[in-house]
Amino acid sequence: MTEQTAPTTAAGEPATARGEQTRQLILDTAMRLFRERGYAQTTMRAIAQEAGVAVGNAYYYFGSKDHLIQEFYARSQVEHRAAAQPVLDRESDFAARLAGVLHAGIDVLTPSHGFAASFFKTAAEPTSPLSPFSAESSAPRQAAIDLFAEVLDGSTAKVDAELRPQLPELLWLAYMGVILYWVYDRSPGQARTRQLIDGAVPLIDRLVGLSRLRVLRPVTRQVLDLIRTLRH
Amino acid sequence: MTEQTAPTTAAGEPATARGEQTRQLILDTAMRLFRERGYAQTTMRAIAQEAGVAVGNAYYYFGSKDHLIQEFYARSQVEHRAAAQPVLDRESDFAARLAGVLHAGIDVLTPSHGFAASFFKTAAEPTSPLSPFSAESSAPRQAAIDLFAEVLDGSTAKVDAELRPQLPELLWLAYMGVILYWVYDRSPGQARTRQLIDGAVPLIDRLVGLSRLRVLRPVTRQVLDLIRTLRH
DNA sequence: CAGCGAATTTGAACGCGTTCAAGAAGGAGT
DNA sequence: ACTCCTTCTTGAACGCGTTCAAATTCGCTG
Repeated sequence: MTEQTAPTTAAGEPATARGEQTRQLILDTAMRLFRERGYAQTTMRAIAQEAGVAVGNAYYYFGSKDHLIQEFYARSQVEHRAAAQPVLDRESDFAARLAGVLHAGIDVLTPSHGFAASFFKTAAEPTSPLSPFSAESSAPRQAAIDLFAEVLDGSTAKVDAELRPQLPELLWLAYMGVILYWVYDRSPGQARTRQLIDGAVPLIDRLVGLSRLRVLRPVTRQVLDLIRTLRH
Repeated sequence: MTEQTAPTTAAGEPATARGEQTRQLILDTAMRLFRERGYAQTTMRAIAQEAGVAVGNAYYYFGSKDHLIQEFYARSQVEHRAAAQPVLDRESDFAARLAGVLHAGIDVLTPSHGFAASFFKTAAEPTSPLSPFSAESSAPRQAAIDLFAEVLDGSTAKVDAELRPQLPELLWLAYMGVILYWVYDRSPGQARTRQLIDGAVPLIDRLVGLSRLRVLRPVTRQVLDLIRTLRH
């Protein structure tokens, strides 16, 4: 969306093969240490030392420690998309597709649960470019919303005509809710989150079906109006 | 809930009048500076200097900079309760009571919107005692839930018998959602948040009314079952 | 191959939140 | 008045994320 705005070399965008290599080295090292020690316990000095570069060099490629996380976002999104593919190929039932995609998302995140919980605070800051709602995250966000559009499009579900165009974004919002719950989930293996998905999906399925019901038309419209009002 | 567990003087609980005075002085200074400069821009050194004490003294009363925020929570909750009183006295309609209480909450928070947005990240961290879901916050949280119980009890609304006992907590959750939106709200005077409240309240009112409808009974039950499952 | 300029790399230095050993203040008992 | 003990207060010191002027590397041009 904003690819054209910055003709100059942006921070973090290496111009040479050497730079690209260093960048990847730092990134891989950081991800490994984050997983091993957690986010807060991993210092920039440690990342630099393990990667065999100077501290300042890491800052040449990543504006801050937090920016390393944005990379984590992007990677996770790509992995999520890949992990969801089999389900999208196999299933045609809306509920099954949705459940599969949600579970795939959690599958991908599970190895990072420890450090995800601690970096979550950074992502939650509204002013931070790391917020999933921020302009800087719009690319991965749109990719995620597109994934839910696929969930819907490839399904046999009958959806209220007015609701349909808004539904992918609503499903993405629900997914954000699942992640929020997951981050707080202390149950072994985050089993509760799995229960949440398995419990919420039939519910969503049912509500989507009911949206075409005469009694609920006004409610559906009211919801959609509100959403439209609140979007910028 | 945990008053009896710690017979020794907990950090931050002054035992003498002198201590209490110093504590209040530091707290007032901190709140003033937070509002004037924002959270991140207010250093502990600045707080100490303005309050005329040593840095370490602030840490004698408040375990960390973040802990100063927990005090802000407690103060806000008390203010919210007070600001909601007139509405609770005046109105008997459920929707009016709910809207009034939600608006009162935002009224109280409005002067702190600037720094609230920046400290929100801290509150969002699951492992932090500052999280609204944490055990340490259970007292203010329960007080807030009780407020929504009052909203319901004092109203003429007819509510599904199964839903009723769960509803106050659900309303509190909705309030958390409103605050989440408010924190991200960049519109002048956070006007959007007001629209959200005015739009969402009739919707909630309607849904609560519909919960007694035969068609929706299964859905209602499904929702409540899910919630019960997910609560610890 | 010498020289140039952009891209990359360095590490000392800064300001921050936080810690802690040491001391000061205050009150109770003798 | 002296002692003892708890409570409170101090400020230097530590490790962290981050900055930046200077040095280095590297591909290219004449």
